[in-house]
Amino acid sequence: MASPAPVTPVDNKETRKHEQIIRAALRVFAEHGLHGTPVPPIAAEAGVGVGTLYRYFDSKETLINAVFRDSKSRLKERLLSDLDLLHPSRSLFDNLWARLTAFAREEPDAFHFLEMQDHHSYLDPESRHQEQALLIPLGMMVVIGQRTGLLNDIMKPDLAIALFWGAFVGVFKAERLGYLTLDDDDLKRARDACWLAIANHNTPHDNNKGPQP
Amino acid sequence: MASPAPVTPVDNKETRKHEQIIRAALRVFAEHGLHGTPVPPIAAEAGVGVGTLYRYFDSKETLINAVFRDSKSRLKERLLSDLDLLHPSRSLFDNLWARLTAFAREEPDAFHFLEMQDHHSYLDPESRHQEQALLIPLGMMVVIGQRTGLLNDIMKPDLAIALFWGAFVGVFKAERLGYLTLDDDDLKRARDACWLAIANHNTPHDNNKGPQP
DNA sequence: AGTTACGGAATGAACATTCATTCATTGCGT
DNA sequence: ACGCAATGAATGAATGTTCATTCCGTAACT
Repeated sequence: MASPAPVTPVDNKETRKHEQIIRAALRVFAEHGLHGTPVPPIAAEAGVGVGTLYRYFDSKETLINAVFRDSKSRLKERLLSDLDLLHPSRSLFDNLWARLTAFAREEPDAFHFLEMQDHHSYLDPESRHQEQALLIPLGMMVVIGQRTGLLNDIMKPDLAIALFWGAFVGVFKAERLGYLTLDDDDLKRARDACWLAIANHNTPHDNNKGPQP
Repeated sequence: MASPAPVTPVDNKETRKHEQIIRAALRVFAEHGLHGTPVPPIAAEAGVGVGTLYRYFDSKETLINAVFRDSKSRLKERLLSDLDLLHPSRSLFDNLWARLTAFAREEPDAFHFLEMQDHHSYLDPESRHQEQALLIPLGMMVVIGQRTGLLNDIMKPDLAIALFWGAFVGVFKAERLGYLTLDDDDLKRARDACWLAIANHNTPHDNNKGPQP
């Protein structure tokens, strides 16, 4: 083999165009919905011809799955990388909230796309597997948090996650639809309210309560 | 005018077919999404011909707005009728939660349809007005609750509503997608957790805490 | 008989996908 | 070094399909 084999991040022209189309598709999907966006506008947004798009993706459905996996893996990466989920604490919760907020703020299209409902009929098994890859670590964290007395263990872990995630999504959805504007303080207050919903209040425990302002 | 003028609930054959089509459309929309459902299947579900459907609704968009208004008004009716929002209390909150739960359980299609994102581009001013008709009373209730010391007043009312509503929707969405099964106890626990998120914890107040089991 | 409601085939527009062609790059014989 | 096939990427007009909407023959009612 004459060429030095690049292991993971192949960066030839093909790969770049592949990603370029995925990014463009994400923008258009986020704006007009899945059924709502024809393929040609995606190609136009990506700056390529329609035929070219079909060179890289077998079908619209394939493209949708690619966009989903791309967004979901970026969310997972930003949420979980370098994070010790096995030792839950209030500061870990704050950290997760901050990361989630950063994702929603810096990649609003991806955040919105992932919360759309209409892709669930398109998703293939691999994409569904990616859902689990994010949910399972979070579930483990909640289980440990409940065992250590940090979190209220009266709710089953999946319920606590659904509650918390739903609240977060609800807040940002309200902002996107114009019912609300959110500054940093609002987000902190929402975070603290969510913590109240899932934390354990029965017995005192030795976790720090975060720095005083 | 020879006919006895019926004031509100006109119940001739026309009105019944009108509602029949709306109900059918709701079922199909809830299953396949707005862009995702062609008009003919709606007519088939309603047991009428396509031409008949267009006799009653000018266009698919008109039909969507009719379905939206119908569902929204039923939600509003079930949530708010005979309820004294001006005197918030823990039991009022529980009452609201129970009504919301009943709606989600008994009219899952309507609940799901109203939470879909893709109708927002279709909605006409009248439909948008209906959104307000539900949100404004809830907002007032929160304002009063904050003034009386029942609710935490650190969050702006709209934020508290978005948080609470998002959590509720998130829980039922998780159930619909199969991530979760909810029994009555789960729902009570979720309700109590939501209450913790928005209630005032600083000073004791004289509201009852509900009956002990 | 006349009027109105109904249904579903017919219509034309919009769509996802294909394909014949153009264009750029590469490899090779000289 | 140069020209010239050959390869493969890129394109957007063309294709067949699906959709929203219309229209007209038939049935029901008055």
